[in-house]
Amino acid sequence: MVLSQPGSLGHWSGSEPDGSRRRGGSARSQASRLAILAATARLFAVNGYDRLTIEGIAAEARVGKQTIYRWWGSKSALVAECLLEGSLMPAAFVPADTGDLAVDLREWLVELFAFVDEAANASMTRSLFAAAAENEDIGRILGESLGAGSALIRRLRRGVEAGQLGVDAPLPELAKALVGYVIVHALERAGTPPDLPERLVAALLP
Amino acid sequence: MVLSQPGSLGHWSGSEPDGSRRRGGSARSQASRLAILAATARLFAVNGYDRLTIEGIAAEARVGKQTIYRWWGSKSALVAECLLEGSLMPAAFVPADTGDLAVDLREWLVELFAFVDEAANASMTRSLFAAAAENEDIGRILGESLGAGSALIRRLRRGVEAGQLGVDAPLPELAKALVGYVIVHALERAGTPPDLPERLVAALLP
Amino acid sequence: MVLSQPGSLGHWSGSEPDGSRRRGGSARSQASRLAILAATARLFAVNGYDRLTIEGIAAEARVGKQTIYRWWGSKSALVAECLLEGSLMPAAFVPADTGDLAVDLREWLVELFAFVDEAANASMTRSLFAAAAENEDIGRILGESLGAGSALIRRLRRGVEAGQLGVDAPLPELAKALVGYVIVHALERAGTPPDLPERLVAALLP
Amino acid sequence: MVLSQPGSLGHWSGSEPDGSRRRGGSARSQASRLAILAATARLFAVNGYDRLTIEGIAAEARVGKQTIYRWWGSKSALVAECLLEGSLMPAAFVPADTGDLAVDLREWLVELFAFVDEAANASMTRSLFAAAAENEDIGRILGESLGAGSALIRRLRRGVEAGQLGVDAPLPELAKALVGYVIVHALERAGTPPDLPERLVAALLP
DNA sequence: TCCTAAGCGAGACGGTACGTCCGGTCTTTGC
DNA sequence: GCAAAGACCGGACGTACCGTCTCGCTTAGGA
Repeated sequence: MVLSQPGSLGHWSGSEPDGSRRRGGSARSQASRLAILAATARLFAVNGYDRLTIEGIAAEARVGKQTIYRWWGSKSALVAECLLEGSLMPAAFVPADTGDLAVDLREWLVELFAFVDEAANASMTRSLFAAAAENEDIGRILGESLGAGSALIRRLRRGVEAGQLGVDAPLPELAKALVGYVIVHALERAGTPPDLPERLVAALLP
Repeated sequence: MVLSQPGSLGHWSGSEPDGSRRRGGSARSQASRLAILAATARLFAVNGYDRLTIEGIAAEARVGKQTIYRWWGSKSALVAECLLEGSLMPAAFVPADTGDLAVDLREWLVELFAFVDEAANASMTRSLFAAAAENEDIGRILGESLGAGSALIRRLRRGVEAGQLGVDAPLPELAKALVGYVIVHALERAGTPPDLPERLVAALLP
Repeated sequence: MVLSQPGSLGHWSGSEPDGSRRRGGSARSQASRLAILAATARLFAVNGYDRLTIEGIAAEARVGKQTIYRWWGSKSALVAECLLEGSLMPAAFVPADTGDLAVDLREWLVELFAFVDEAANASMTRSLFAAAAENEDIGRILGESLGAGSALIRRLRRGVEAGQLGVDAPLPELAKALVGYVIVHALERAGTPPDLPERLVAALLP
Repeated sequence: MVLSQPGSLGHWSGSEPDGSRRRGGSARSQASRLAILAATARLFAVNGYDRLTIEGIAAEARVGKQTIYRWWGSKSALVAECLLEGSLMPAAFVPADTGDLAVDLREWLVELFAFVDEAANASMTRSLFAAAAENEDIGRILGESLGAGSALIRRLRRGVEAGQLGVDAPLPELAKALVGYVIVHALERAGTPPDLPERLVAALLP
């Protein structure tokens, strides 16, 4: 499994969209921005989404609250940007391509389960689901990170090309079902039997 | 699809667990209890989980805050009980059994998608996911309501018996994948193409 | 000069105006009320009116901000009540009555000037004028405390009866002019020459 | 009563005190300065002293905040300069000299009371007292404007010369008492009976 | 018939966090 | 080098709820 580079989706340049600078005033402080994102990631990991507070972030980042409100409209926007930066979880779980689809999917699931099962990540992951439920962007980015968006589908498509999957297999549905399984699994807080990835692959890729 | 009776999981009797009565004092007020649950359901539907407040519920139910804290330990416990009572969504989506598994699953999915897609339910459903992420009980009850717990598995098992599914099909995994798909779908806030249930059944029940 | 008892204008009894108690809820906490007033008086004396903050008072009194907002609508209402309680300055400067009006007024002025000239009081007194400019109650109570309201007029009236002042002397105007002089004097931050009370009495009581 | 010319105390020339010009750079912008003073006067009249904000003034004057901070050290310095310019109230109330002191004083008081009683001025005047309590300059200028400083004393002195007042009358004390009366009167927010000026003159000029 | 214990409404209380406003400083750009 | 624009840290504002606590009823056994 290969993680795409954190920050590769970055979208902040310090300039106006057209590349010019505004008439007057200081430019946005990159230092403050990074401190805020780092504080958000740290406090999210420690306390979870609902105990995450703007005041706490501002204090941790040694920043005025207004500086947060100036650039992010809400707690969830802040979390969404952290997610994009890859500070909360690997920016994307991408299945490898060894040529054998079943093996690659199994390995991908093993990593995914390992991630969501690890105690340190588990409650944070669930918190992310809560955040996703409140904020569409977070939902989309989270789905993307877990692979449902495109990386997983691309791998499945290569499986079709290799004849390991029927040509008419509904790839997006398969991908969403896989990711959905992982989410339900994480919400259930049940452990992962070692053969689960195997069985799951068998169930969906007969 | 048949909905199980709301309240069939009810667990309140007005007496102590052993059937006796305490020495003195008033019994728990059934009227208050119902008013609280009704207020919770109404406010949850209107405002969602995170804007649901104990004070708001108490005011809406014309009840003292302490009466809520006396019987429920937290906001999420209250929501869990509402969910059990079926005040938030049908207490369970149960696939029918016409003998044709594919048809029954498709119809079950049609109803499920119809429910989560309807604007009035959509944000409330997502709020339930948020609540589930914070509270294990809600997660379990929600999963059960959506069918993953047992009703769906039972239907699948009868499909195996009828030879419509391989004898070694991993039923729990299939069930969780189906429910997971619905959850991801709801989080994505995307509409449902009419043929989606059909395609999904085809994808998972080849 | 005799000071009337601090608190003699007190107006809080812990009961409803009709002597009954409200239907439900705890009674107002006397301890919190006193702590708040004491904190206000202390911080006012130290920092002056404009640097007096509700948050500071709440912290000093170890009280929630809401407890202050529940009972007082504004910073100035709080200061007005402190003034009434006599925590900010003697609740009233009352001229003595030795039979000699000129002597009594002079002594009264000596004490008044001594009070407003003392460094510790001077800026607090000016702050009170600022507060009086914003809040009618404070203005009225302050005027009363300085004697203009009635105590001074009563003393002047006895002077009329003793033939030390013309029967048609406009007593309220004289009283207000005297108090007004003291206020302008305090605003000017100039010291008081020893013979000023004497000259002032001579100027107004010819 | 004659008003001295607004701006007659003006003290800004756009040049250094010695008449030279600084070495390089732009000169102070007269347009900005006037816009700031005008904005201050307008907002002061509308909102009063304590709701007057530097940011509000800057916005109203379409000026950067720094331009204000560069030239005035505080809100009260700004108000003091407005007062000097006569933008807040007539720069000085000066008693006329018809030869009859009692008449002139009465007329002067009539105008003063009329000014202070008018609703549009009343709260602004009180705000000025608040400002005076915080800032010595404002207190001095305000006292001067109201006449206590010198114009009133000069008129009284001519009364002495005309034999309408005893040669040993303590003029400064009388002047301050008169102005003090007006201030207490304004703080009390009570109306002015028509014969008040008459009675007041009678009380202080027997 | 009292006594007594609990349930209940009401709401005060000490707190925490909210989102906004403003103070005073600093930085950037343009004239 | 002044001025506009405005970002920045800090701190107070007044509000909303939290969860706990006390009140003064009411209610319903057991004595």
